[in-house]
This record gives sequence, structure tokens and C-alpha cells, in this order.
Amino acid sequence: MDFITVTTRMKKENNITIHDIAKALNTSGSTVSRALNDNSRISEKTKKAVREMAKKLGYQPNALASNLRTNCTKTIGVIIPRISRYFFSSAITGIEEYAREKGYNVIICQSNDQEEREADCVQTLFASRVDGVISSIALKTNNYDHYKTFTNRNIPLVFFDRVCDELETNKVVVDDFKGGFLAAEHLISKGCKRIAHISGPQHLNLYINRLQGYLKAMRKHNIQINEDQIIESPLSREDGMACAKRLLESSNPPDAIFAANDTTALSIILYAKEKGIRIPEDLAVVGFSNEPFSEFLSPSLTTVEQSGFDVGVKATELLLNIINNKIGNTQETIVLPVNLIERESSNR
Amino acid sequence: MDFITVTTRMKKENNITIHDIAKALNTSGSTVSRALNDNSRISEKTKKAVREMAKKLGYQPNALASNLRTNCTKTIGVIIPRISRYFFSSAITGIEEYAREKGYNVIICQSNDQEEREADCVQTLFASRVDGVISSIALKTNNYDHYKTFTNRNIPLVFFDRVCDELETNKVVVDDFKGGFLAAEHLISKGCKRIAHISGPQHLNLYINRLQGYLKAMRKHNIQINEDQIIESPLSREDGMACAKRLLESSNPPDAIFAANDTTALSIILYAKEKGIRIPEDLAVVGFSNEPFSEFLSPSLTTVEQSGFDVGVKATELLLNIINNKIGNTQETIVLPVNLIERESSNR
DNA sequence: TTGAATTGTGCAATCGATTGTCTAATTTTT
DNA sequence: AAAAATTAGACAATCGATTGCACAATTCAA
Repeated sequence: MDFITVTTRMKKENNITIHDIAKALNTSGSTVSRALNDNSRISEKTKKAVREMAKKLGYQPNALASNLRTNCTKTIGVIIPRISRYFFSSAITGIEEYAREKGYNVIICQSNDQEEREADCVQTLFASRVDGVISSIALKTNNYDHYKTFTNRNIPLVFFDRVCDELETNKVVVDDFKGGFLAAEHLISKGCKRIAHISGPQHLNLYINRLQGYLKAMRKHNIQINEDQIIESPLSREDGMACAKRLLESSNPPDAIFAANDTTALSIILYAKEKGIRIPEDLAVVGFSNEPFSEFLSPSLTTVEQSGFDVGVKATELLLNIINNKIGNTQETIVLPVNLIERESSNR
Repeated sequence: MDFITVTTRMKKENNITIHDIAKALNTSGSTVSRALNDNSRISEKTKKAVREMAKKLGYQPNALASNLRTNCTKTIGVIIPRISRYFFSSAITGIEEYAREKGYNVIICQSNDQEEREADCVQTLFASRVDGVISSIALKTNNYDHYKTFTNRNIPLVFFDRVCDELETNKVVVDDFKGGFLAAEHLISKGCKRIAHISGPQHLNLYINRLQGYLKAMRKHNIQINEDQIIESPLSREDGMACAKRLLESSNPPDAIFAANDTTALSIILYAKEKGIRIPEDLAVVGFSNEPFSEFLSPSLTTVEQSGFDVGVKATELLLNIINNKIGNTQETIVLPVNLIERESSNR
């Protein structure tokens, strides 16, 4: 009967605990714990002995045990649509950078832009008892109830980029309104008159804001706004093609398109090339995000730059401030600047 | 004195445990635990009652407690150089996809290509008691001792892409040798005679293999190999420029360059454009990796495609097989296929 | 010299879930 | 109907680190 126990026990061996250190020094676990945590109740002499013995035995603290006891994991969870999008991977780099500096770990979950997967992520992160969460909403998410898992339990939550009004939490976004405004005004300054806009899902603030910025610029300069030339799109590569076709084959085609992301702008450029439409002469194009490829397109793409890294850092800073009670869990929105990068696709 | 305790206690409230469920049903914690884990010793009736009460109370299991007890976290750790590189973010997507399907979580750490950071990642992942680790070595890592933290304790370890011979573990790589061979042979088939190669750090197998594949093709077709035209580079955008300059301003400039990554190939194209060197007429260029931008460069870049997603999936499959003792902890190397994508930069 | 204050450690409970062992209740076998 | 076997569930120990409290040893003041 004993065999089984012994065999299973073999799997992970060699794990030194504070009690092993205590035994080796003929002291107690509590003393070792306090010594390692630099508690003032322990003498320097003992601390030194403990630290040396810990090193000698190759002690590695078991975070699970510590977290269970302290109810604090020094870990923050991140939920993002997809890691392979440059904006998001930059944001994660920013998040990790800042979090690590402050002694926090990061667990990343991808929603793949699916609501169900997003709810899964919430469960996973909650089960891991993260101290706080940073999230950017999946495109397909319409119901936000799963986030109550955090809000109900006072687990700090910060949204970035893809935020929505329905959720009353802290947010970090870029100035999408200004971005939309700059893009449209830029096209207007180039003499474009019929400026179309391909927008994204309208339950997400950022697309609403880009659209509103565009509208503001149009109105400011008394350019006629044509409802037919404002399209809502999922902003995929394929749908971008379809939108391009729809706009450019209409009876009154635009002389400029402002796309709410660079992927769609890319589709437009490819479509125009295929159809022999010259860019920027016949059609000026502006995108949004400054994806890594935008600079190298031909013609290179005029776009609105937003720093994923900065957004990540700011979101983390805000989150950690809440976690550590430096600020109350208010409902704050931080807006980061954007800027227009002028390139060939609109240079006429 | 009591006030402080009370105040701090308030922070995270509302956490339902199995004991709360037990109390509500007038049963014991063990029964609840077994019921939730679908243990055969519990009757269907009880299981149903437990599940319903758990739902009613909003019970969420505390993974920390469970992990501590079972010494198994159902979590795998990933160490990668940088998440913002497309190949790596695709690999992570593959890793997550497969892991999630099998009920595992993923913790990601970035080494930023620094040895010290990599060692930090190892500590972090070990402290989190991950069940296994998937890693791709940082460029700057020369000493691999930190990985002993895992190997000494029989924690399964799988390397991908950036592997090295010094570490005797499981590996998943793409067929870099064949990729190098295909690239060089392709250039030869286009009639190029003076084919230079810009390689990467030689302590990493993948660059050695790409180089060897290139050499093999050269020898096979009796093309003269010129030592001056094989350069070792960190493969950054900046260094790519320097390499381009060095090669193209030499007395006997190459008529083709095979770069060990697309970033360097991009630098070459930009440099050539600047200097009025025509691609592919004066200089054919082939890269490696098929980065998202490569397709859209002008001229578009011929390159060797490798699927980060597939590598991630395979690495995870291998790791989970070891973790679950489906296969012994052998020293296996899985090689995934590559294929050449012919585009304009070599089309002459 | 005695009592008070300070300092350094140990004991034992705790976090929440899991699991070996024991007991009581029920069912099956003889 | 008694004995044996099966089933359902409770008890208590456990994982490893933390921490309130108790207590001994030392120092200091009166």
C-alpha cells in the first residue's frame, strides 16, 4: 500500500521549504519567514544565518502558499483581444515593464475577440486571484456581466483602448476624437471634398470618437457630409476590400477615405492598385494606428499614431495606484495624445 | 486597536469557499469538494444540491488553495524574447490555443533578449510553481545555468526556435537548414553568382543552420563562397543598414543577399533604394520569417515562411505529453517544415 | 534589587481545497 | 436473520508561508 504513495511523491522532489531551513538552523519556521521578509523583530545575526542557509539549500519561496495566506498575489491579469496585433503586444510590453518594476507579475489571456472566451478569461483570472485586471474589450462582446466577477468583489479593473460607457470603471484611451479630427482635417487641407469614413463597431467608444472627430472636422470646414460615405465595418482585411469596392464603385465615389484602422486602409490601397486608381492623385487615404507595415506600404500610409506601450504603462500605473490605495477606486479616464504621421498616401 | 484589523479585512470581501457551501447544506467541506470534482463517492443527489448551492452563492474556486494542496497548477510558463515580434506572438497564440483546450493556463514572461531578465523570468515562473515551461532563448544569453532551476527539479522544459545544444532538453524548431538551402538555391536559380549572407549570432542553432543550408546550396551548385560576404550581425534594423553598406560598397559587391531575417532584408531594400541600386535587377534579396510587412514592401520581399503558431502548438503538445507522463522526458527535437515564398525582390 | 520595558523567538492558528481514514447507513449475500 | 459488502459522508491532516500572541531573556530605570 505504501508503494503508491512513495511513487507519486517522487514526481516533484527537492523542494526546500522554510521548515527545512528552520530545521537546519535549529530554529522555527516563523523566525525563518520573518528573517526572509526582513522583519524588524529578528536580529541581524539571525537574518544573516537564515539568508545564508536559504541560499545554501537552494530555497525558492512557494508563491502559492504565500499568496493563499496573504490573499494578495502580486499578480495582475490582462485580457486582450489578440496578442498578435501590434498595438496590443506593445501595450503588453508596457504593462509588463511597469508591473515588473513594481514587483508585480502579469498573466495574459486572449479573448480572440469572442465574448465567451472573454468570460472564460475572467474566470481564469479570478481563480488565480489576481490583485487587479487590465482589459480591452473583445469586438464581439455585447454583454458585460462577466466583469461583475471583479467589480462585485472590489477587484480593481482598468480598461484600455476598447472601453465602453456601460462599465463604470477606470479607463485609459488615446485621443480618438482628436485623431479622427486630425485625419479628416488633413484630408480637407489637401483639397479633398468627398471624404468617406470607414468606421468600426459602434458599441465601442473609440470608433464613435474617431467618427465624431471626423464629423467635427467636416462641419468645421463646411464639407458636405454624405451618409452613404460613412460605413460601419468589422475592419477586417476582407471587409475592407468589400467597403473599398462599395465606396469606389458608387456613382459618386469619394476622393479620400479615412479608415478607422490601418488594415482597412491597406485593403483600400490594394483594391485601388488592382483597379488602377491612383493614390494619392485619385484617392487620398488615411488610416489609424500606425501599424508596423504602414510605413512600408507603397504608397506609404498616412496614419494616426497611437502608442500602445504608453497606454499599457498608464493603465498599469493607474491600476497599481488603486490596488495600493494610493487613490480611491474612482471612475477616471486618462486620455493619451495621438499624432498624425503624414506619408505618401495623402500627399498631393 | 480593532479598527485597523476590521478596515483591512474589508478589502476583499464576499469570497465564498467550499465551507460556506457546506454550512448552507449542513454537510462537510470534503463532501462539497468531492461533489464539485465529480467524485464517485458522492451520490448524484448530493452532487446536484452542491452544484446548485455553489451557483446560488456565486462560488468561485480558489486556485491558489487547490494548487498548494495538489502541487499542480495546471499552468505552463512561457519565456520569450519579445512579445511584439510577430513570430513570437503567433507562437504564443498557438501555445495558448492548445493549452487552453487541454485545461491549462499560460503565464508569459519577456526576457527582452537580456540574460538577466531571462533569469528573472525563470525565478518568477518557478515561484508560481508552473507545471512546465516553454522557452525561446534571449539573444544575449550565454550562460544557461538558470534553467537548472527547472531541470534539477524535474520540471519539464521545452525550447522552441532559439534553442542551443548545450541544453539537453526537448526542442521544437523549424527546418532552418532547409530554409537556408531553399533561399540560396532560389537565388542561384535566378542566375545570381555573388550571393552574400547576413547571419545572426552563432551561438544559436537556427542561425548556424540557416548558414549551413546556404553553404550547402552554394557547394551543390559550385558557386564560389566568399568569406567576406558572410557576415554575422545582431540582425537589428540599424545593423542591417551597416551590413548593407559594408557589402554594397565593397570592391566586389554581391548581386544577391540572403538575410537571416526580414528586418535585415528590409534594411537592405531601404539602403538600396537610397543609393539607387535596383532590386531585383542589380541586387536580389531574400529574407527569412515572412513578417507581416514583407508582403507589402516595395518590392515585396521573397522570404522563407515559418509558422510561429504551429511551433507554439507543437511545443505545447510536447510539453503536456511530458507533464502527463505520456512520454518519458526524453531529449526530442521536432522539426517543422518551412517554405519559400517567392516575391518581387528576387524575381528576375 | 526589584519591576518595567525592550528585544528576539517559538507556538499554533490560519488561508481554502484536497484526500486518507474512519464511521454509519444501506444493500447484498448466505 | 445474521454476516458481509458496499455506499455515502464526516473528520482531520495536509500543502507552505504568514502572523497574533505568549513568553523568555536581556537591558534599563528607580
